[in-house]
Amino acid sequence: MTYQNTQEILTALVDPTRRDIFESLGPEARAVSDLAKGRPISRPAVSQHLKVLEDAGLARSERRGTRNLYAMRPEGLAELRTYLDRFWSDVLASYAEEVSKQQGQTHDND
Amino acid sequence: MTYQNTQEILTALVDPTRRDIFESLGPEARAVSDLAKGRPISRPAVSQHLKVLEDAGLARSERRGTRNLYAMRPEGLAELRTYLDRFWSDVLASYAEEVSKQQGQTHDND
DNA sequence: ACTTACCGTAAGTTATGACTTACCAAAACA
DNA sequence: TGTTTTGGTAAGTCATAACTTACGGTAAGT
Repeated sequence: MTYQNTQEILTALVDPTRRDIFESLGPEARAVSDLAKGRPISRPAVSQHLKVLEDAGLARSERRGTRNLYAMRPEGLAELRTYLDRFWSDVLASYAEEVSKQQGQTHDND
Repeated sequence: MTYQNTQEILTALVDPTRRDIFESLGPEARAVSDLAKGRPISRPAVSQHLKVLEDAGLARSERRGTRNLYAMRPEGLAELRTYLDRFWSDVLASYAEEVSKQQGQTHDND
């Protein structure tokens, strides 16, 4: 299981329905039917979304009897956060460098 | 222009090709043809990707003659970062509360 | 003026993923 | 035992989005 893949995390979060399900998860595990209740989609659809979330590392499941309980796994967001931070530091530093380099000048390539 | 929408940012970043284009942008603006060079897709495809990135607030463009120059806009990542941070603080705090509530029990994460 | 370079957009194709219903397996309960 | 509850999976439908080629429009070069 290759946990913590940026592509998988983004794919998991980009769908509004699935993101909503993710947001509705908490530290206490909840059953699939419970999570499906009150939603405009079927229980199998919710089940499919939960599988995607789990594969992405954003949720974990524990079976209790016939029930399958899902909980949020916020640590799963770590890699995406790191990905974003890379640009914050990288590019903002690069920006500062560029600005000081370009002071009073215009340059173009070709 | 409704800048800074989480859905748009996620949509913009989830496509690997578009994310790669985003990552190839820097503080110095580059022309579309230049960005398309060396990629396995056509120039119009790159142009379409850049439009999505710009609409999401992740890139900015400036015209110079017939050329359209694109640069990264890292500030555009702010809202997504805030979105993620919400879960870090929210849920981790909630976790701490749960943990202290469940003290004396066995917990097995990771 | 003609030609070239650069780029956005329209239209059409195709792959993918988000749903549905139907089905099956396993555990709880009578 | 039979029945109910719970939930994963298979199969099929449908919408969308990532590409392609074709085209038009504008600025620069000759």
